[in-house]
Amino acid sequence: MNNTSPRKRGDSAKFVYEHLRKSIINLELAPGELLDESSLSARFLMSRSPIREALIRLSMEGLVHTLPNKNSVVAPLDLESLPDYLDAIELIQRLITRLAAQFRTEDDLIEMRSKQAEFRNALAQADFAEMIESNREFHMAISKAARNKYFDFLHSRLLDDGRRMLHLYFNSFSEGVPESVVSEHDAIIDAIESQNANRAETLAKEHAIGVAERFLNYLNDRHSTEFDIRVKPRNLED
Amino acid sequence: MNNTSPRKRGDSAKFVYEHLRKSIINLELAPGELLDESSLSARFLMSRSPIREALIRLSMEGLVHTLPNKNSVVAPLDLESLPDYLDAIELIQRLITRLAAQFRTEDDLIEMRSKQAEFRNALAQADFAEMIESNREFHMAISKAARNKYFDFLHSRLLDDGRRMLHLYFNSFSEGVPESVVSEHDAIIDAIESQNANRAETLAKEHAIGVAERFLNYLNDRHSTEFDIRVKPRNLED
DNA sequence: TGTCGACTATTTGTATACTATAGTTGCTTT
DNA sequence: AAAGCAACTATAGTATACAAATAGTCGACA
Repeated sequence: MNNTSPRKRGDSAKFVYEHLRKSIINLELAPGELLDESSLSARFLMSRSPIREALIRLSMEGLVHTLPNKNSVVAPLDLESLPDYLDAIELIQRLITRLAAQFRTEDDLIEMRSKQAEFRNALAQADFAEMIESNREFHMAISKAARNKYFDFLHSRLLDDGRRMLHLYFNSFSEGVPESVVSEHDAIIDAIESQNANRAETLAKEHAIGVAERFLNYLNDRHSTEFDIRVKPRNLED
Repeated sequence: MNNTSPRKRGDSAKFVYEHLRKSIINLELAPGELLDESSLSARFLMSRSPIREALIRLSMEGLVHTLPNKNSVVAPLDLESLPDYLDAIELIQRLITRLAAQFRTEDDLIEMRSKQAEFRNALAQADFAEMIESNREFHMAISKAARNKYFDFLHSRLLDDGRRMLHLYFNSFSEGVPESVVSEHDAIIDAIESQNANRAETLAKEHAIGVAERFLNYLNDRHSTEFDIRVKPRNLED
């Protein structure tokens, strides 16, 4: 992990930031795990300054929590706000998919299909890490096509926030991922291509709800009595 | 500005961060203004470390831009993304107002009316700074009543992002603020109180559009030929 | 006179040194 | 023996010292 030797000035902090960020998002660093500056400094073979900068940036993204005068910890998975999360991502995906259908260019479509191909490929090989990565990129491609930087920002943040839960989710189908996941993506692309905004939005909504339901079922199966899964009524008309 | 003498350890960086943040948002620091660590260090009577931490945090919020190996600058007003911004804030306010109508408690209503009273008061005294502050708190009170931390997060960020433009906007009515601004707020509160979600949403939409239009008119009046105000068609049905 | 280049100075990026705080351990006292 | 206090330890917050890179200036040469 310490084959770094950061040649260029200005890369140290960035390197640590990106490395830690990836590790946290991919659950390589467990939620709640302690991150103290001194040992990170030793692990990355650099002084505390760039480490500190990385931790500050991560804390601004909510990926690490920092106790005053104490060490930082990897942000715990916040199951309490799961209902909020599912509502938010459903709405934003519905929205950007509709907008994408209105504003998409040919290049946007090429990008979506490319990411979807990667996703399908990863699925065929049961490569979960790559599935998660290409799934994210597929959804971000839609977001890019929607051409609103604020919606894109929230979407990106939601995808990252939920990514650790998605790890659990994908791992839950260790014996075969439902074909519906990939076919739903295809249908969304088609609707966007044909610029059918209503259909695109409906499909995005159904996709989001489907993922959420499968995830909740997974939680129910494993921890059925451990917490209360409150699903608020879906909002913004019907 | 340097009456600081931060007694408690751990407060230096926080103090600088909050101070700069406030100054930037209130346009006391001009967009594009240079922020170099050394002079800030001198101004705040502390070393570069806490200054640097504050700048990093601000840059993660998009309030300062930082050029590699060069000094930082206060983020310029991004007029190019104004259409995106107006779309985003209209949608999010429409959304949270609807949700607030569904989920508001009595305490939420008390809070809204309180902030609205402050707003009305500030308006009567033509205290622009206080108008902007209480206007923000009024809208955040709605957001809190909507009970979704992700929507609340985006809303909060949008309000801060747009706050510098709002300064220009409010200053533009130096001779009398339209009564509609305050009466629209009242109508929204009433709709939320009566839990009429559709009406609340409609009023929120009209309010957002009204503010946007008045702001665009203000821009047109003052800089009519200086730049192209592209307003994309409003999205998400009708 | 204009352009290229080296030198200098300013400023950030990184390293290290110092300090205060909180948690811990062990001793003392009742 | 238990509880409380004190010294000790470890770690984050802050200050300072050093290195590298960029920008600006000055001068030489075409």
